[in-house]
Amino acid sequence: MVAAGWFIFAAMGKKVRVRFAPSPTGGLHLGGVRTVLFNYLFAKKNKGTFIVRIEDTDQRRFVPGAEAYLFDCLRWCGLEPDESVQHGGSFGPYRQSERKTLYRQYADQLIEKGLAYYAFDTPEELEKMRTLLATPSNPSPQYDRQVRMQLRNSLSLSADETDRLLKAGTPYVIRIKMPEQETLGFTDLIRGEVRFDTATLDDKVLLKADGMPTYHLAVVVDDHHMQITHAFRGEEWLPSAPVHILLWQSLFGIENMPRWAHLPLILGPEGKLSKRDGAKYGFPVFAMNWTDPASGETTEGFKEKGFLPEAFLNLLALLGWNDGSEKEIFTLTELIDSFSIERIHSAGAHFDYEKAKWFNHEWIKRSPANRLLPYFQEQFATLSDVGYSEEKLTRIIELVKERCQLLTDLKEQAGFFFVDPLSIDTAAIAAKWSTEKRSFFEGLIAYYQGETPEEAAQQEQAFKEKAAAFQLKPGELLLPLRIMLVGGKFGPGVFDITTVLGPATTARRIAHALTLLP
RNA sequence: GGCCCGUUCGUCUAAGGGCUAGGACACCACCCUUUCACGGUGGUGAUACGGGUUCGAAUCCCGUACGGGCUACCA
Repeated sequence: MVAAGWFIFAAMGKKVRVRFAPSPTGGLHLGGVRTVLFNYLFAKKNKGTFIVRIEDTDQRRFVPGAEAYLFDCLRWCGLEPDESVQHGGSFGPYRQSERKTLYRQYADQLIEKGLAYYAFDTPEELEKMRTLLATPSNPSPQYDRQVRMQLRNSLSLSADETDRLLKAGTPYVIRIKMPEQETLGFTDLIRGEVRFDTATLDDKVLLKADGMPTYHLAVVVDDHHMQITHAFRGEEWLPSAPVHILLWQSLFGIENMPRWAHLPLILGPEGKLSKRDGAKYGFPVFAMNWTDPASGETTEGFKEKGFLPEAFLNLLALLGWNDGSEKEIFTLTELIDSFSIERIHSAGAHFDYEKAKWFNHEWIKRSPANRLLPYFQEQFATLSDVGYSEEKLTRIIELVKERCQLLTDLKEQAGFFFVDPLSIDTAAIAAKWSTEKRSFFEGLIAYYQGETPEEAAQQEQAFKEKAAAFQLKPGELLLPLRIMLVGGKFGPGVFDITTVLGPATTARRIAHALTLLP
């Protein structure tokens, strides 16, 4: 049935074209990346085109660097657009601010058709109207059919007066004239039939006083011009769908409207997940670190927190979608293979950071050492003078990766391979310390100062024999040795550690620890 | 307030009329391991409520409750 749906689109000969349309005003949110992912998966699955269009029609919200940052995030995720400001394409410009003149003509067309009108009300007048009309039972009055005739617009004013105001250069906006009573509906790819009654809707601004379109006009015009076939957007857009339906009807024909899919929201502990939630509960919300150029404040990203992009995409995909099986770990290719819109859940999903870390942990465990090597070298960049060979680094990675949920855990899990432990948990050793044990370890130092075999198994054998000679159980010596070498109760097998460290370092660390013990 | 969307373990979810309601994260216990982690076994834990429809409802319909979103010359 699913396949049949796609087959119909294919049969229609319409090449799938989808778009991600962010407004470059700051960090790229988790939910934003998921929207990108679903766009991308759908496009790739259908051999379609994935477009990124910059929705920068609000000049007051322009944030320097936000656009470049956005593309950096996509690059890190491995979700490269086919067409965009950075990737080119024949449907540009891909920045709405550069398409300004295009929108104007459609706004004019709408006025001619009677679906829109000029409104001269100043922001102050609107403010006044809202406070004046606000009542407990109607806390947010709308600019709608109820009040539009009492405000200053080309509907309430005479044609002459309107002309006069226009010629005088009076600032104005163009608003949609919401029909009196009409039922508007469409079939959402995720939630099915959705209906609205225009009587309850307001006259949204389509063209702002500065000549820029609002989202409503721009999205319709651009989706048409860029021949978008399927539009994925957050559920928060559902209430404005009727505005867009009206514009499609009037401008380009409802039959040409893209198929819409309103994605469920990603929720934090208190509603729609926000940057604040991240700060409050200690998890990242943005894909990559974002520094607000105005305040200088940096918000941590998943990348810097230590997430593998593969894991990031994987966990995002499984937030509101699954393939129907119990499979949870997916590569991008596998996601493309098994993705389908109808398996997207319609309910909002709470983001669970614990599960997010589990995904990352799984990916780290499954990643071959050479995949992890660059991150490893990054973590230990300042300690590179230790001069380990790549082979040895690979060995270390294999020893510690299952202990790392985040890439940043590498530092504490493997740090002791590079530098002597800063502190040693001598208390844990001292509890069961004895002069016999001291003698044993003195002997062990001598062993490591001599001709030590490189094999872990041989070292362990020697260790046990020596313990027997001292009439000590290997068990009660192993933990102290570990602590002497790494500082605490953690890390890979003891003799895996000694073989990586080498006899000299091993002997030195034991000797140093002995100076701290009675 | 109005409009729209939603509601299965704490969280992500499976089960699209017939079940002991399955899995994963987290949590707990045990095993493995003389560290930590990995791994293994088991456990606690859910169909919001009320009506229908039906031989039979988590599944279909209605209502209620609850949650979320929107209600800007922001997207």
